[in-house]
Amino acid sequence: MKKQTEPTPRESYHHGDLRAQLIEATRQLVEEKGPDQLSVSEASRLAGVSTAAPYKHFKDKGELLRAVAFEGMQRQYAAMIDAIGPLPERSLARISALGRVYVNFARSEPAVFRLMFGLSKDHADDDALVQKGEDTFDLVKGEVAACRGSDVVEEIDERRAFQLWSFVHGLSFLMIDGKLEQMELPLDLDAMLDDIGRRVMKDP
Amino acid sequence: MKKQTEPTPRESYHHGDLRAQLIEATRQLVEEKGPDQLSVSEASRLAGVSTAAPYKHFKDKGELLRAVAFEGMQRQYAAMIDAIGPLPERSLARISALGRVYVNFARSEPAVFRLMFGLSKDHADDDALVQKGEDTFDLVKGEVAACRGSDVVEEIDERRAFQLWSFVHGLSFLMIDGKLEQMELPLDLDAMLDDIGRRVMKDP
DNA sequence: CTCGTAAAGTTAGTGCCACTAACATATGTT
DNA sequence: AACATATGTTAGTGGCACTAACTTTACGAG
Repeated sequence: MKKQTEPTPRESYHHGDLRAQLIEATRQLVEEKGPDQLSVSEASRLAGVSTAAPYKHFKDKGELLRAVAFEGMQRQYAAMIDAIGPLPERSLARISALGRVYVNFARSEPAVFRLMFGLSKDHADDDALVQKGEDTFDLVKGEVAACRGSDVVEEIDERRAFQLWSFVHGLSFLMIDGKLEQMELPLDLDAMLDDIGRRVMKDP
Repeated sequence: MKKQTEPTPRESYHHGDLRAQLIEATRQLVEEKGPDQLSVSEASRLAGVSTAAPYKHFKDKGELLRAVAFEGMQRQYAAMIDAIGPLPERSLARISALGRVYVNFARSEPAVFRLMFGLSKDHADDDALVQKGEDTFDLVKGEVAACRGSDVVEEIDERRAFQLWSFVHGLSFLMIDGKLEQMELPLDLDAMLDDIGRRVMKDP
């Protein structure tokens, strides 16, 4: 349980936790109306402060959005750790579990997921963001190598991990863009993730 | 050779081909500065008309952007047709060629590619856009079925086509987001596309 | 040919937004 | 207790999306 960020209008001049609350307000709004429809002003109103207040915490709108993205990546990473915890080590099940978390995150928070990838090109300049991304990919690479029975990540593991990543990444986007419904494909997600995991991890 | 859309300031009051020229101007600007940085005003200036002129041709900014997306999808579809033309029918080579076109399009016009997928949720309401998307997917499904030696598309073909699509879609996004460079993965794109094609199309 | 209508431009204006500057209040260090 | 600093405020500025009302041109019917 983390400290509740309360949407309550404050009674004191100072806010106490505006930064976190702005991120939360922005997260909600972005999820409601899409990243391009979000206005900093509206986030301010939701947090109960003046429209200029955010700029004491964030250089500009982009930095605020990147903070939301970062927080999303943290949650995604944590969810991955949680998911593989109870599963047997060095098993394919761990691989598909990681994929499932990835896709489910995208589906439950599509707008934040979009934010996490490439909306502003400044993403690449944000060290924290890049680092969290690498952490996640390292996790996958490690599991892929483990699945092969190795403790060190070789080039083949990197290639496989990247293929898996590409796949779930694309799958996530197609799903949140509604392409699945459009194409009228009935899809068993779990089966598909297992199938792909097997195919990519197979030796020849 | 199509008629050159000339950026020339016109001498007549009427423009003649403003709609097409606005799309082209927007395409350029979007590619230069990113979809979120684009302003209709700037596109107007580039096309040499007043800032209100676009609204005679497009209901709003979103419709203009969707027109750019549509035009991108047309070019992508055409490139696919061109690519498989000379290749032997019913061959895996055609499958990887389709993937190569997909990824190369994303790399050569990343912003338009982004526009083609999910920036505004109104995409799903745009019939022309949806239709073009289905055409492209039908093309892939047809090739997948042909590769299996069948003239009719079965469920397995749909599943395989969707897996391939997910893969190249994700790969495209990861590449244009610079994740490849970040991860310092040296990558032979052609080899990877062939590899994936083989793995997904394999029987068991 | 010409006359009327509609298509396709224009200018002028509205309201929202991102961001800044100058000022106000709390916090916490010495 | 006093000052520096962090964190708020109000009051702008300029840009943008979009609209309304007007103007010019193209075009079809008689």
